[in-house]
Amino acid sequence: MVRRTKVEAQETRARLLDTAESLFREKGVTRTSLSEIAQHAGLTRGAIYWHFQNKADLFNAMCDRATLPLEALLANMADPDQPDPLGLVQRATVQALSMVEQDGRCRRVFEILTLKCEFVDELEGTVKRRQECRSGAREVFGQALENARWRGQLRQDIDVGLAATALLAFVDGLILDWGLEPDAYSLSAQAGPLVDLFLSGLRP
Amino acid sequence: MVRRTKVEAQETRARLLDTAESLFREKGVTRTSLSEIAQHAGLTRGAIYWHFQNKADLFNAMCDRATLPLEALLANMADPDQPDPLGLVQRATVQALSMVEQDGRCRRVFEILTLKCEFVDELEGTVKRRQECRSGAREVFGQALENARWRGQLRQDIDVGLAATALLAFVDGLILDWGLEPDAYSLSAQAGPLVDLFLSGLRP
DNA sequence: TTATATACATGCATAAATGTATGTAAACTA
DNA sequence: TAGTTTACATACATTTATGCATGTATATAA
Repeated sequence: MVRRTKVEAQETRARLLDTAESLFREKGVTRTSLSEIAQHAGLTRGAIYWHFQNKADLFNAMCDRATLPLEALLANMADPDQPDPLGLVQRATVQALSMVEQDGRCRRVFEILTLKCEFVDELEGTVKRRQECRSGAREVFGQALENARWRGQLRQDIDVGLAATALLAFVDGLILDWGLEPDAYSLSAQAGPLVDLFLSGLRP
Repeated sequence: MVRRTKVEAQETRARLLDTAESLFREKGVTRTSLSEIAQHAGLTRGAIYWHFQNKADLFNAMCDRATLPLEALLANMADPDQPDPLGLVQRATVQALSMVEQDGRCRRVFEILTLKCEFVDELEGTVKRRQECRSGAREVFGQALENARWRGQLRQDIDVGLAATALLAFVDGLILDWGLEPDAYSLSAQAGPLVDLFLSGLRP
């Protein structure tokens, strides 16, 4: 009916993103139409097309609001060249895993990315973001493990690159599996023991 | 134009499934129309609707043709009560991982399930199949590890349930990560060292 | 205070996919 | 060999989402 103030417009935008996040998670991205999103947000498609170019743009904006697990991990491992690299790996990994359970937005968006959307060309931005995330995590893991080996925290027979691949797969698998049945156990509670179990296999 | 013999009809059906598999992988399930599938198969939608009820039915049939990695693992671990349980786990896991790379159909269908489709109600059959797969794998891992512990193959301080969760996550993560960048390394070549690295952390 | 840009709502045109009904020629059957 | 069923092809009706064009009332700026 009326034009809103700039602050109200930002609220409208946020409400659209919230609604999209919720509906995408319930019904999948493709099976959720822009009309549905607008309707559930108490608006019309006009509002969506004002704030976003199209559905893909809305989708990417929704993803951009969330910190992905591996991004949090990367942030936590800013400096892999410290005296206790394995401890750093442990803390950073556990914190990233805990975030998956505790940060609702991360959890929902990650669930959408994992189960409720198709990785096609149109979503290029988000796809690239995840790829870079992953390669970044592998690299930082590699550096930390290299440093750990240098400092005698690692068994000498361990191939650092292999261990980095394994560690990343372990983290990815934990996030994936827990996301598939989040009620089976508390990830933030079990993250510590789980990561310790893995890392204990690397120590001398 | 003409009616085919029963054998030809089965070939038609297989060709439709092959084409669907290929197109789903290229463009995602939703963005592939039945017309496209029929056209690429040199047929019309009439053929599809003769052999399948609808798109979901075609999708499920396509999935049914493939052995999923965890299913292969389950088959390999038929009897977890044997003298060398950790060895069994090692061999079964490595073989399942190798299959992911070497069995083209498994690889393609798994890629579709992981990246190119949305897990919504309509695909109930396949969704359930994967869930049962996963819980079955966790259970068999648990039994094998229990047996391993009984036989002194495991460190006594290890929580068997936790280790089973970790092992399953590790396997899932390896499959997922390799699927995301299959050209980074050969999974069948690295599976042995990777699994050994993990299992070495469980041994006394 | 007026003009303009903003923040949407409304309406329409288009396209594309689906489901179904019907057509048809050959394979199979009695 | 005639009738029936099969294995599709063709045609149509319906739905539905999208993109854009346009309308409009108000916030904002000058």
